[in-house]
Amino acid sequence: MLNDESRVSFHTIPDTEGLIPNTVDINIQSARETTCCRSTMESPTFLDISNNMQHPALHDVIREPESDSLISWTQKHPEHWSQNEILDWIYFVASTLNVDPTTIRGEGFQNITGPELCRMTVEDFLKRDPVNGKCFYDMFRSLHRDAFFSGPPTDDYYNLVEVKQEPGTNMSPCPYSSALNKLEDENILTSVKGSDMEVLIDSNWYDIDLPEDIERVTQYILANEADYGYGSSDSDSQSDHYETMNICNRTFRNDSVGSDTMSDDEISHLSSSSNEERQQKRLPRRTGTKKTPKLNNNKPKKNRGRKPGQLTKGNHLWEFILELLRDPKCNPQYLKWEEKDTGVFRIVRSEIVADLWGKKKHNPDMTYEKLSRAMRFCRTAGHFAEVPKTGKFPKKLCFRFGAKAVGWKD
DNA sequence: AAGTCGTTTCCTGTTT
DNA sequence: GAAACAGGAAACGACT
Repeated sequence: MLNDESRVSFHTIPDTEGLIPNTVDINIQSARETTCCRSTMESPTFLDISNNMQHPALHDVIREPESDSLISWTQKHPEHWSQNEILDWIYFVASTLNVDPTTIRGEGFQNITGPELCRMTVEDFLKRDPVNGKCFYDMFRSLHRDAFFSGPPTDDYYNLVEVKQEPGTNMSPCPYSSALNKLEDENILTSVKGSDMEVLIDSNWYDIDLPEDIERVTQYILANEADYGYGSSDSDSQSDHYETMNICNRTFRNDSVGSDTMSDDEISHLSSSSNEERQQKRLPRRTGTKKTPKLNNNKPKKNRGRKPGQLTKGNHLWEFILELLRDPKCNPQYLKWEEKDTGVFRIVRSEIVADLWGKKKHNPDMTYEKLSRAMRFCRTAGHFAEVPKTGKFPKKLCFRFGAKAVGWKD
């Protein structure tokens, strides 16, 4: 079970050197943060620097939500940095410390791999950049020594805190108060909005409609905690998790399909069913494809399509993009108008926009690749349109609102 | 209950 | 070589 402190777990990938933390995920859901409405959490960064950091400037900048810290090197252990990420880091440090850009010998760091960087001595740094090498070395050692991985950015990381309780909504008395206390005791993060309650399991929110079901939910979650993959980003355990939570939703939701409720026996049968059985249920129904796509049979696919809680109504992609364009916190930082009159806009930080879309849809697996696919579908549907190929606009990351999109001219 | 919509996921191939 | 683009195919929840 999660303890009262933030729990951080490292995942490892096979490495010739041993076990090097590669990606991380978190469970920073402590009872302290559990309230009747989902409160703002402290902004965890992908890399956190401890208090004894020698260079407060970097400490501040990495913690600063509006900074450029959200670049890919922050998401990996330096052992796994690519050559570009090493350069990103070099220039990031340089700008952080106001190093005179003309003195930086970036080319000296061009062909280094992550493992090489980790092994480099101060002399190696100085050889590659006689002026700033020592400074880079110190910064890197501090980072290497003092950083620990925590979680992906929360809503308020982007300054876009989504408070689930509507302003003015009476937060108390809470209809679920005793159940909430119990969930708090178990460190399960909860949210209540009006008469709806959700629980956060492994970074996904799941609806619970009946207060009296909470006892069962709690017991079920605790009994199956291992299956939920707490502290694990393993895709198989995640898909197991989704499947289990689908069962949860069917079991505990008080929706119109009352007969869709499963008995305790069914639950215990399903939760104890073998991996093969569960995997079989997930097999894609790919039939009659024109092409014969190369399927990696070793990697079971996640269930495709939307997951529970990913509502469509009022949640359309083009509307969301428009919202971001209207939001000065996002425009021009993450995306901006190229030519407002014709509806042409450009995505500046694709990974952040994808992340924000993922948050909106309660889908932590969202990527720019998927977002852009959805945008291409929107283009087919008429919500977006082709960007004029006049050479006026960049060829990449540029989109345009289409005939079916309304309100963007306002 | 079936059909449709709006994605999401995965994929291959192409362009920048 | 990486990132972005393009689009086929299948899947799936929400909605009608």
